[in-house]
Amino acid sequence: MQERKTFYITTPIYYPSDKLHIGHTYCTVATDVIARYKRMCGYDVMFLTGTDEHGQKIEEKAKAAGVSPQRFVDNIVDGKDGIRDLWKLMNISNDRFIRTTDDYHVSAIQRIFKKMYENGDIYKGKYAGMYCTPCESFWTESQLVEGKCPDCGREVRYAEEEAYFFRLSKYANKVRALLLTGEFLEPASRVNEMVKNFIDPGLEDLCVSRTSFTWGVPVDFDPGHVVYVWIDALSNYITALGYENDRYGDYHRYWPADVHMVGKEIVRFHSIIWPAMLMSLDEPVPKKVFGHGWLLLGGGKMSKSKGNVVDPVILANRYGVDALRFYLMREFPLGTDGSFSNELLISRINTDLANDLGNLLSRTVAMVEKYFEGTLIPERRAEPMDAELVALASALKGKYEKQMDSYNTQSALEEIFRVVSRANKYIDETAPWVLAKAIEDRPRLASVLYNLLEVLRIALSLLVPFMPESCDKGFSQIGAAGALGAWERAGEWGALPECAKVSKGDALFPRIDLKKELAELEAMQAEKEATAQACAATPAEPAGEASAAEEKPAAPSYIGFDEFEKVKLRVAVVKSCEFVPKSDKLLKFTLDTGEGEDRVILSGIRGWYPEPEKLVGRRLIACVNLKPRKMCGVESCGMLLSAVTETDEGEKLCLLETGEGMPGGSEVC
RNA sequence: CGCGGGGUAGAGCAGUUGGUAGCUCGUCGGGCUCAUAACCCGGAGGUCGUUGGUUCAAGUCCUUCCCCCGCAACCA
Repeated sequence: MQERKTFYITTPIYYPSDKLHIGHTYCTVATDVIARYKRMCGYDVMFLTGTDEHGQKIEEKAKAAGVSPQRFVDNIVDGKDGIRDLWKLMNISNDRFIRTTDDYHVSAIQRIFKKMYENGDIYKGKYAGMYCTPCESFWTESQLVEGKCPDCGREVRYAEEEAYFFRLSKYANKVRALLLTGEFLEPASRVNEMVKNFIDPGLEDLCVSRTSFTWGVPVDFDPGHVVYVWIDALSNYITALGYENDRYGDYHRYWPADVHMVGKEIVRFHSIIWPAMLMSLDEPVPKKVFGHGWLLLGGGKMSKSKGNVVDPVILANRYGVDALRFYLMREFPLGTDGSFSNELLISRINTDLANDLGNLLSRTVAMVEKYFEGTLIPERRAEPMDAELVALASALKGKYEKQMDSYNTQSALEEIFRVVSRANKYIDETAPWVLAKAIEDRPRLASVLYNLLEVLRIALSLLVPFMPESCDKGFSQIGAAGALGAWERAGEWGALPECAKVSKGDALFPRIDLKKELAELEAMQAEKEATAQACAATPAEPAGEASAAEEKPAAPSYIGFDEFEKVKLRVAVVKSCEFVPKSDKLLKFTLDTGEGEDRVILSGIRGWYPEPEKLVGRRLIACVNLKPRKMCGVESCGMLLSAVTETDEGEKLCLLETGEGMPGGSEVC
């Protein structure tokens, strides 16, 4: 037992400020698939996931929701339809779940912080900048609006604040060397990105404490400071094994981690900051960081404001957890971005799972029942045409392992389905329904059906990490429940008994009506977008967006005349218009709005007006009492009105304007 | 010249060390009837973004330019 090789794999710990979406699910499912695969291979696997629960954003959200931060995160993590429920639903086989608010983690972080302080890698320094006292915020020069606080518009003053810093710079060369080994960070394309973007320009020491909020691990030797996210969150990978705490005791068994699965947006933290921290603690660095890509939606990032966040719960309930897991792993390579779409999801389920695999199982089992009353006879007659199928299936496990060992789930599945497909063809070639007609062909018929059952057994064995439940159902249909469905026998042809016994069950993956489903999903989506827009349009409290949206079905809402009157619209004559340097979207308008002084308004419409000088003299409509805001270092005082619509070629936009003769400053009402 | 990724059949993608350009869906035609109107075979469809080069041989290596998409301040 003690000689079993260990395998430690982790997901990131997710930030529970909102419900998780399909992107988080993607990462966690991928990690789960690898973990299950490694367990099958005989490894002693430790699979960790969890939540990163501290920080200002959670503190604010909790305040807005009127609950304590702890209560707030408890609800998102442990509450109904919370994160634990989501992972349970998705059949995630994590061995541990860490929350950064767990007391053992908190005290371990304090010890880690102190350790790094005592060895000189954390030092007390000064964080300097312009400070707004009422807002308790530091701002950089470029963030200031006319030298004043961008939030409240009040005066700011130069201030210094004590903060702790980590000597990240000290480890720059060691981290660079680590990255360049080529083994540490995958896919390899990310290595260059890290080295060129962050290490080559020079690593600065990292600010690792805050005094601007309190929802965090307190620095125990300096009240008022809390540990900032880096040390708190990244250390979870070792505290969850018992590092600097006695809740667990298998740090030496599992560390260093075999792989941290992370999204590409946090590769930087995991491949630069985290190894540097470990070097400082004089602990080994993880063997690998794997940065997976994103699921894109309609070519763009998913975003809550667009209301286009895909909800994994809806999809899993509608099409089955296994089908969703399968799709996520089959459709795109792990390392690159992929486009998510409902249409792809459904057609992938239909073609691979229903038509190819499910149907192969169904027709094979049906024939064994029909021609042999469910139990094969021992007589056999092999023929040369069997050889190709048998060879493919026998070699499958090896090809599959090769892909899985390099985290290439897409290709691993492709290999399996190549064999499944070959089996369907084999049925055509052998035409069992013809063999069934002649009594002397019964041994041949038994051979054919046995071969098909064996292919199914092998394919299902290899699919277990992806679709654990469906494979179990499949095994029982082909009479391979228990040890016969075991991984060890997946590389072995002929494991099923001669007189294999089947029992037909329900269709493993029912076919989905694509058109009907798409229509229904679109209707649901449209509803969501409507509520998202309603939310965005109401500049109300940021509190509980999600729940508020659900409670308020898009009722027609009126505003009073007094409210309308608050918006001051005026004719604005364009005196000049130019590009804003360093921005590919903004145009800078200098306008006459009848106030004697020129008014400057920025507008992100360069895409539609590539020749700004042609706009000079036009009489546009501007809102002149919008709160000024600085963009790209230029202050914008107001907003120009445009008409916008979606077309097949993308968004179409046109500035509003009046006819000749209306002077700048004319009221618009 | 901020950094990086990418442009391959109507759509979505694969093409590892240079050696006949492939897969899935769609489309057109055919076959089969065991099966979840599923399965099997065949056809059509690509100057592999562009320019020049290295080579017996380039989607693959070097070079010019164009376009898309991310990343830090930018859609009021």
